[in-house]
Amino acid sequence: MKQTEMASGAANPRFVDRKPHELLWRRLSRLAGLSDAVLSDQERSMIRQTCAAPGEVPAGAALYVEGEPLRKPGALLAGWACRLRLLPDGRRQIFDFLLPGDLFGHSLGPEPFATTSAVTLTTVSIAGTGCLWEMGREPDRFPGLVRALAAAHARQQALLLDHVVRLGRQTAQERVAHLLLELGHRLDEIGFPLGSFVPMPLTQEVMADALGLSGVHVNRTLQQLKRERLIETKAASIRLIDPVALATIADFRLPSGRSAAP
Amino acid sequence: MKQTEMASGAANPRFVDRKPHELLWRRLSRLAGLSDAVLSDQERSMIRQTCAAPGEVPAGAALYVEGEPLRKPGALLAGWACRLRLLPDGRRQIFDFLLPGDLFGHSLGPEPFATTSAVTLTTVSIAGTGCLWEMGREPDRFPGLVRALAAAHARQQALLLDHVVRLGRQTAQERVAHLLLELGHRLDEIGFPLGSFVPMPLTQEVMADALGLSGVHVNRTLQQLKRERLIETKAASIRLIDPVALATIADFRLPSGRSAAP
DNA sequence: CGGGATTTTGAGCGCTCTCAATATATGTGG
DNA sequence: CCACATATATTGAGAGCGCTCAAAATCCCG
Repeated sequence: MKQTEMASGAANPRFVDRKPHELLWRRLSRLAGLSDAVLSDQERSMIRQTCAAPGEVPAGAALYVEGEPLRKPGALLAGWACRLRLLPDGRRQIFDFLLPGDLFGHSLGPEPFATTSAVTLTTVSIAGTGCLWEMGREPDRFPGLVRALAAAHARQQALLLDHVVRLGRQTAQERVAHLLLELGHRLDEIGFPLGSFVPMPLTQEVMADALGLSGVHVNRTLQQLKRERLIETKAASIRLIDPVALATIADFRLPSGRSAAP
Repeated sequence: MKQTEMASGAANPRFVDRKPHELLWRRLSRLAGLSDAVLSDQERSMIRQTCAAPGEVPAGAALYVEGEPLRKPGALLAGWACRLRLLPDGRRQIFDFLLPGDLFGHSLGPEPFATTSAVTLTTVSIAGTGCLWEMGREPDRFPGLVRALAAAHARQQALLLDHVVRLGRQTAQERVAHLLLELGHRLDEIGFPLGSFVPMPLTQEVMADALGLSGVHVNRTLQQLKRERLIETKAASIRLIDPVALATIADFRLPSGRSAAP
């Protein structure tokens, strides 16, 4: 599971990798609400402290394991990870990907047992967000942060629903296009413009385990998209040449504004 | 989308359909914690009031629609429903099923927009749970209820993860067996013993839209399971003859004790 | 008893898989 | 900086699982 490590630092993005806490603050701020009611100075200051001493984790390491109690909630400051489950016969299903700015290990309920495992796909820089989790218990003192945490949760839930549709009712080409668009838009949010070359450290095998396909078929599908001049790859990066055409193929809809609705 | 309506009232179950509020109370109580810290008398009394005037909804009706603001949170007291999404070309993906005792329309975050639609599969009896939702805002006054609501959310999340594995990495036979076991265990929790004939108002076409298969192939798969004497069907009901063998086929694991871990 | 929904059955097709074998990066140690 | 070892990507051939399209048989409800 070796991966390119500099993948998330390519192409001089707008603000990634400058100040780690700024990435997290922007993300949470956007999640808390696009209009008003943003994060307070106190909340912002806590976020900055949180990112003060990030930890490095090599590629292929487990952030947490299914069934274990959730020890430390955290946030990805750089690098990619994924949530997955292993079947006894070796099959593997990836639920979703964690990108810089994403939270992990934050349970809403009081029973902190992991329902999935999470594994790093590249070298990763993480911040412990135990303090944010504590603050999440006090909606009155930290309303903006609580909203942001809830929104982060809702966002992940919405992505999972899209994933179910991909797996259940889309063809291989649709699945690949849809996933690339999802990742493209999420990368756009953290400073890698849609339509330009952006980091893509996913192995074809990894994409296959996310999309319910074989690695071989992911390869052929990607080649077809290249032949149609819809995407372009270079090293561990990719460019979505025609996001509109891709969105038409994949019936992709922006996840913006969605919320949890059990 | 005609369905058998009496499906959920078959076979003299342990406590369903006697007193609707008892079903809901038992469910929430179990979710709040198997050991101690159960629901207070006040909370129980609120639940009883909630179920006082249940509403009837015919089969094939929408409980809520994707994209709309969530008006009324509710609880299913009798009958089945499902959450789903429609694709523009007519394809349909079912995310999960709502059984008696399940909640719907409860968003945790402050942005009440439905990310899915929900449709009744049978005639359904529902209780408005707006008051429970309000109480959920006050963890200090109603700790048991808040835990129950969070646990209900976590449970649904865990079921969705299982569903992703089914869709992404299991064969048709495994998917069908796994879904039948999931439903069998959920029905067991609400008074229909595992291993006996239990209501199963799902059309083969509906199962197909949940499992990412065609209706025809669900039919053939069910027939195979019958030939192998693993299941047995009668009217709108089913009996899991050999749950252990089914669990081996499907790699089914009990969802008990799981919690949300984003 | 009639009509629509659901289930069942058959035939043929095609998307995707498996199994290799080969080519190309990528990383490591000397 | 090169040679090797490993991981990843690519390509080909063949097979199989599940799909589509029909038609027939049942079931269910009024």
